Amino acid sequence: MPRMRHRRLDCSPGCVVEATLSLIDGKWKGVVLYHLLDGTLRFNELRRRLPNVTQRMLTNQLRELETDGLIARKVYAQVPPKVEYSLTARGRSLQPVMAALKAWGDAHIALESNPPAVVPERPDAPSRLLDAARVGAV
Amino acid sequence: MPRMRHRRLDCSPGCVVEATLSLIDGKWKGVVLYHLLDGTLRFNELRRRLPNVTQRMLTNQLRELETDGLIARKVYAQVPPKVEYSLTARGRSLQPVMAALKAWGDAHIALESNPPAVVPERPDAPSRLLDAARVGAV
DNA sequence: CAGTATCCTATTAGATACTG
DNA sequence: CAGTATCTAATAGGATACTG
Repeated sequence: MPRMRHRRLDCSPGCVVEATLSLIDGKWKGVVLYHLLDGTLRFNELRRRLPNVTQRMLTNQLRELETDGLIARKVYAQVPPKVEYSLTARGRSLQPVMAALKAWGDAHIALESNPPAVVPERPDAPSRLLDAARVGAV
Repeated sequence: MPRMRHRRLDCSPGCVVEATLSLIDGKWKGVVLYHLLDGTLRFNELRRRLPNVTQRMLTNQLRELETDGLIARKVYAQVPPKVEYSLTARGRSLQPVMAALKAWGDAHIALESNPPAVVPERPDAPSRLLDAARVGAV
């Protein structure tokens, strides 16, 4: 596994919490991991699900997640290129953490600005409609 | 409750995860919350438990946590001043999140660099010696 | 004791343009 | 399609000095 890159450690017992956080902070990693919990996604599929992230940022975040051993990057040697991202076992093991974060958010965050009309939540509920509606297809 | 200040939202379902993360990111909040789970602490007690945080940063982080309604700040009108920080109900409700983060870290992070030789952990163990050594008494 | 105030640096993130 | 490269703006974080 490549060089891990978590935050400078403190290190009291709470340090472990910090170190774990450092792997999933950075503005987009949480969402990326969250979406990959649904399954493998290609670069632009991810992009479509994160309408506000720039290409550069998404690439960066993916690279860091990869460095941290949380996601796997599979490149298909073909034209046009195809790159798939998926969780590693280590990445999937974060599922309880993500679940805890999501549960807390659902219970405690008003989501005042953005109406939660979205909430597909079920893994089998295809949110493709959303995507289509938002980007007007590709 | 004062103006909430979480990260700019996205907002897909994973957004809730992001929003929750945004409340506990920022390099020291995790540890602060973690320590406050043990009970109320005064400003300098917290400082002693976070040997690497600057006064300014600790103040900032505490203010943000307060703004987000996660901790309460109680000022005693006396000289010398005394300020106590404790978790609010909302803050305590983060306990499962912290637990999940800690559990993951314990299971997956080597803690390669820093030996956990420190671990005073017990609230009654005075680490005053540390302070004395560092600042040459007050 | 528990902060503020300043100043300064480093890290993050965004926009935009280009490419194998 | 899935990126790089470059440049710049914003933010986070640190050092130091001062204060009610």
